[in-house]
Amino acid sequence: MAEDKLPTRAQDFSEWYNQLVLKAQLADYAPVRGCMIVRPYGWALWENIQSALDRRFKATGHQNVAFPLLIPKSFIEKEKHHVKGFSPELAVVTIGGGEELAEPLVIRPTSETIIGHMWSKWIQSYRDLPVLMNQWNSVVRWELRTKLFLRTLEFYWQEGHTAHATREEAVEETKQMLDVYTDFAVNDAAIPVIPGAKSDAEKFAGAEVTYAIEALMGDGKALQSGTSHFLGQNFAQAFDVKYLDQNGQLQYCWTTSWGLSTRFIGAIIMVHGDDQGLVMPPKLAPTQVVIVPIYKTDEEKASVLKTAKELKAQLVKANLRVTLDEREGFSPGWKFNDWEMRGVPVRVELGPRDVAKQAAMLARRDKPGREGKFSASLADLPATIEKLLAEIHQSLFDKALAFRRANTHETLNYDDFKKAVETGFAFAFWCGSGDCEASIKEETRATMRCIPLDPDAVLGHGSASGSGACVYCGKPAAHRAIFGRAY
RNA sequence: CGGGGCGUAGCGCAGCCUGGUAGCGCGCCUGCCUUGGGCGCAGGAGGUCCCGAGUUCAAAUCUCGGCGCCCCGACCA
Repeated sequence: MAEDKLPTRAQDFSEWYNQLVLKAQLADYAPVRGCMIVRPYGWALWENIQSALDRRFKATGHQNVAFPLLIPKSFIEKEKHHVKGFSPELAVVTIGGGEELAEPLVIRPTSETIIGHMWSKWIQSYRDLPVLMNQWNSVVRWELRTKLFLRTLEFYWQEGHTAHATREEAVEETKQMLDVYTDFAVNDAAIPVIPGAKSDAEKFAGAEVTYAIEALMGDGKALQSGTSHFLGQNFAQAFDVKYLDQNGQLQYCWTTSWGLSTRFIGAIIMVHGDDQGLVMPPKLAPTQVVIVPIYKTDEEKASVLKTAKELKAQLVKANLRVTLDEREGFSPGWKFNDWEMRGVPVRVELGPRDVAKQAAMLARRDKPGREGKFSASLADLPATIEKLLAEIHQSLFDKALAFRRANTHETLNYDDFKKAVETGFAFAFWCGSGDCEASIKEETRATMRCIPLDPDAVLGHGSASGSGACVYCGKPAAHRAIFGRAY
């Protein structure tokens, strides 16, 4: 239920976020520290994210699979970077059926190892390749500091895993899936992202190259919203994943993995949300249209509800996700606020006056108050609403992109850089050295978010120059990189 | 793991210092009234005061021990 008002984002962004997640009933705290219960409204959003991604995965030839939750501990230890990266955050099972286990099992933090193990059995010939798999599951990483959706001990995600005959093909796959994530973020979630490569310090434990989509949240902090890894032959060698090529030569496979998690829900909240609450991107919104009936007398109620039900049927037929709010005992005004807090893109207000003239009042969530309200005739409401949803999607994206650009500064010296990361992204030349990166992190709390694949798209206009000096050490720069404080 | 805060009705909190009938707001239930931007009135239900031990005639309150959660920091493909 909606009760008191939220703190504003300006007052306390973190508290705004926490309260919103609880009040909008997206999720709740579990009895175990750091764990999250995803409630129906949050899960419905996740299901829409899943289907938007899943159809893209299928369209690019991937098949879904299910690998087990428990992995022999020794598997994790086979790839040296992987074990180093993950061992501090593993949950380990040492007792089963009341007996101490001969070999401890870990709860998967990700499935590269067990998949590699099985691939070594399944893959023998170049004819078996490529292998293109994905699984929807949850994983566990024992994080110290948690926050609903953004970082929890257990989280839901998809992990794609592929094996290829050549380096080129695997690199191609890695980039293709990064494109899939970008396309999803932009076209379904209305979130502008910067696709780019991670530094060695920030990449996945065991990857040769990690790519990510980075988004800027409403408080100026960065959120890595999806990742795609080129794993080289690291896991293939560790798990002996080999195939016989056309020339009868035994070769190691080249593998990739890529994932996007319920963390993305955090991005949706923090990119689009406002002081009234959530703002759902229309294509992912669990409810796209809410109908709020208004009446005083029983006769009015009967006639309004009859029309409302017909209207709902009409909208459902047009493939819209519709909720008719028939709850008794709540005033229309209360319902308006409630659905606004939950971020429903379009509200239809239907009262006796509207029924009389075969019309309804429409209100769009992205334009608060009178400005976003107008009357539309019932006859062509499905078409009107479909058009409106498309407009809302576009305006959410435009607004988010404008915000990101306004808070992304091309910085040529360290003073400007320090100022820029206070409020958003700094776009700066970087020599590529891990020492500079570490010093920057130490001094500014900002990390290297990514080296954009398309640097010119970052600012949306031509930038100062194509080459320059490292913003920290002044040596000739190898890269132009995005820095920011991150979640 | 360091620093801070907190644990009392479903939620948010007061009471604790100075021991003596467990309270307020919201929510919930019933009825009436209202409903086009978070209505109102009346009545009602709901408590192992985080757990354990101690002091005391008497503990939510004092003492000791434990557990848990939140925030900040460290840490975090």
